[in-house]
Amino acid sequence: MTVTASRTLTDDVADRIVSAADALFYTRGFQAVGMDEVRTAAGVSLKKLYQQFPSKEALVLAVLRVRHALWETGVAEAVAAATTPREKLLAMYDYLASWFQDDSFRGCGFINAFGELGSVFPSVAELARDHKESFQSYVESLVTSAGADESLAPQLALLAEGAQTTAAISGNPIAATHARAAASVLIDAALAARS
Amino acid sequence: MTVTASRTLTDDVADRIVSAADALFYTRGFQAVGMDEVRTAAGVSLKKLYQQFPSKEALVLAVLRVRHALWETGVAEAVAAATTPREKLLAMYDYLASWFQDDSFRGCGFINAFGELGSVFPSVAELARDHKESFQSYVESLVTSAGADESLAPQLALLAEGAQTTAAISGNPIAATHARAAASVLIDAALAARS
DNA sequence: TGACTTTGAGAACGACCGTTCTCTAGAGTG
DNA sequence: CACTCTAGAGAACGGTCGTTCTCAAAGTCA
Repeated sequence: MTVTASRTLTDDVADRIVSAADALFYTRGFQAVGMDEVRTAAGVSLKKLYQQFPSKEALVLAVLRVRHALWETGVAEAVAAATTPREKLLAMYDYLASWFQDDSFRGCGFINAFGELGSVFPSVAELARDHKESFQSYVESLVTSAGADESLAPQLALLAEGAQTTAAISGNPIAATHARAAASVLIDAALAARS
Repeated sequence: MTVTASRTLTDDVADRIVSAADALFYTRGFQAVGMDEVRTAAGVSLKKLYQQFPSKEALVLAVLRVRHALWETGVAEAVAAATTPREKLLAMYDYLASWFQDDSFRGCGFINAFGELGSVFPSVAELARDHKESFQSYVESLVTSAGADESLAPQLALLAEGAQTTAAISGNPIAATHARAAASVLIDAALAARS
């Protein structure tokens, strides 16, 4: 309860651990990073680490949950900055473009987690599924707001998924531009086709 | 040089190792499978395994190379079965659809390998890049054969990539259908736009 | 102060991994 | 029959991992 002890940061200990772990896991993969390295990067004792997250699996899940929240707010902000429903749909790809520019970009953390841990930890596979489903329904809401048939939604989501893996593997952020161009054509076609 | 010794199969030892390793790696991930398990599944001695592949990295690369070859011939066969240039482009997604039906489908092996090992083994990242680039140029050749602008190619490739990850994580092969429908719209738009 | 609790640093543990080594049995050769 | 060479089975090795334990220092409260 002393005030001096927690003066340095408003960060909770768990937050510091999660953000350190996220940076390591995302950059190098999950199994390539040990708990000891997470402890060092977060600057906490091993005991504290394990009392916040009882296992590595729990830590991975916490990291993914934070990543999901950051993704959701990032996309929502980019969409909110756009004006027309059509531009709101395209804003997703602009957000992707700015993400791909980041030097540390290495693909979608959920796709990576699913590939590496999905069959070892069903909880990870489930979280990845939830993340993608949540994105799908968000796109669906934008599509219906735009007045287009909802069959457009999975198509636009597919472009976003493909852009992420393509940009990661090729190292070229232009995939976002291609996705945006394709989305623009699909949206126009869907809007032209409505009754 | 005796005939009796190799009567059981025409398989070379290396082939047996690679196909056993591929099944294990693809299903469970690379780091989750040890060399000892590969040896048991392939039915060879540890010595023979290491004299065929001097390290796990070499085995992983061999597995990925075979996967690349199988993918290329699979796509090429599906495309060859189609008649018109437009149908040849759409045949890619039919091939994806049949792949997604496979119970063991768990996404693109190269995307998974890139996520798990890409930053630990640059050779894996390079192979994944080569694989995707090769697919891109194949799509490009189909697009130009169809007489469409070559800017269509990366868009169609994006749909294929997105379908693979979406189908893997959701466990639902319908992503191939969505990708095909989107591709159909994009192709029609591109063909209508040519001079 | 003194008993009790909490904490941090890191040693320790058991399991497993990639890789190498040992040892033995069998085949080929003179 | 003796001698060499190969190859298979698996023990062994050094390292690392996730997790737990030890122990001493620091804090808490009567």
